[in-house]
Amino acid sequence: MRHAIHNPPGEAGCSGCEQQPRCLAGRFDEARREQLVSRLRTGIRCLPRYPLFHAGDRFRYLYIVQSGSFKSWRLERNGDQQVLGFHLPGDVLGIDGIRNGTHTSAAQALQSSRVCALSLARNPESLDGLSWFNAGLLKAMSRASSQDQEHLVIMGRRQATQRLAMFLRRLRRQYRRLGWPDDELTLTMSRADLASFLGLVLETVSRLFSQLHESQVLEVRRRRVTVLDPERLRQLSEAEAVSG
Amino acid sequence: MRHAIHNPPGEAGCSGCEQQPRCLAGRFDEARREQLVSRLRTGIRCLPRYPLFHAGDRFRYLYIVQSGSFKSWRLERNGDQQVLGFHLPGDVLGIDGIRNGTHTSAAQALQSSRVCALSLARNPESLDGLSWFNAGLLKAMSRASSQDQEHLVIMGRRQATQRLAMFLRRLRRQYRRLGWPDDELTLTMSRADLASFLGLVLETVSRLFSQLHESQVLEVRRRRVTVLDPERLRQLSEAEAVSG
DNA sequence: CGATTTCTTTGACCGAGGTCAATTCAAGGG
DNA sequence: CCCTTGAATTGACCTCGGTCAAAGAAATCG
Repeated sequence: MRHAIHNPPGEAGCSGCEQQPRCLAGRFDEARREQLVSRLRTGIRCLPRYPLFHAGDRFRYLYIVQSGSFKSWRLERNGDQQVLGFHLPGDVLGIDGIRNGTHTSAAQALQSSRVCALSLARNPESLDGLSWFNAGLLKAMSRASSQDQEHLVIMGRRQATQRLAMFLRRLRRQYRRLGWPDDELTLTMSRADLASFLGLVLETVSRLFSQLHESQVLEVRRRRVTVLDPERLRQLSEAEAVSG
Repeated sequence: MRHAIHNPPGEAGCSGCEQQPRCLAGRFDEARREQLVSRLRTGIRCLPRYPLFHAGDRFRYLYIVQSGSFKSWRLERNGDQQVLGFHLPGDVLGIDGIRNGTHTSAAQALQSSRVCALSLARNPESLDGLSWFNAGLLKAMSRASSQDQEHLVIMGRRQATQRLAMFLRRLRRQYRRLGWPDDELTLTMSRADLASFLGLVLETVSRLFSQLHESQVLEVRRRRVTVLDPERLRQLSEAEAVSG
């Protein structure tokens, strides 16, 4: 059945995890990491569409993406959903729940993925003595905040082409950071999700891809996107902003 | 001269500060707060336009707004600025600098204001034993993240009227939370700043205000806005989203 | 206090992108 | 293997909001 979480058969915590260099909890030596063991569940498998949490859920865990990808969104009163972000390995999910113990956004897997769950719900004060961890957490949250700000900048620029170009360049940067090939991008989100994320309608996104294909900037085969002309993509992303 | 910081004449730390119930550092008893004293400079006065930090500045302090208001923004390569947020008493500024020690956004006062500066730059690990404070900091950052998400939702909806309506309702909520009158709103930002924040051009914002005035929803006299018909404002903010 | 600057409003025009609708393509299930 | 279903593409049309321009209202300064 879909939508199920399977416990890992015999994964042994963080040892061997590829994401260690990027991970909030992995940046530290084994001894330190063991201090977290009682709070950390590693390698939880999520099938596509598996929801980590919904808006309104009680805050229980902070999730660290280990592999795969996720999307997060807010649901409006009128049933309309606004995609807030796409999340790759190393990203932390669920931050919005810390504030008052309730999630205000939702998150689900876009493909088969793994996450680690970090229990923070009860007495976060007991992180005392784990200040090394706290510092890491602060940085992770600061990073999440920066990403939101980048997103806001994209949403502020009006030209649709520019938005998509900015998004693709940002994605390339993220892929590169993860050591993945950054010329052959495999999008894990639908046109609808991407459109929502960019503040456009899906038809527009589709047309833009066709256009950029036509003009030899990209090679687009559905969700397989190859960047043919990175320089032109840069120009498009930096085009003079609408005067706003 | 403008743009100057004046040290407070004789303010004695947090005692007597109106923002205590909302403040990150103020929620705790005097004894605890004294633990922070070496890291905390309270009641720093900022004249209008005084910049707390610029993009690229080395991260030194986290700022807590005590009175007045601020705006934060990112400057793009082409000189265009995207307003990221407006900040009222109790808000924390400078979070984006924690990540790697450099600010990626800028912030400045919109009016005569006061902030408290909290030194976090060097060895944040030394916050050990201040876990009560760390927990507060986490919540403050979570709150900032929620606000960014609300902003993203506004930017995602296309209809300009809806954006402004959502913004005004959000502002009302914030004013109420601060114990200020929420029917007579005094905007502290220019039309241009508000337009950038909402992803519109200033002419559009100006026209929207005129329209809402015309239709008896608001009374607008430049930056003095009175909400005449809150119910209608709610309807406008919740109107069916563009299908996107 | 008059002069200059800055902020805001208003009008006329028009194009980017949203709307509606139909078609094509790919994948998964019985 | 075909059929169903959902995702993506493409086209025709039209509106919302951006552009350009000018004038009025406040604020600032010498």
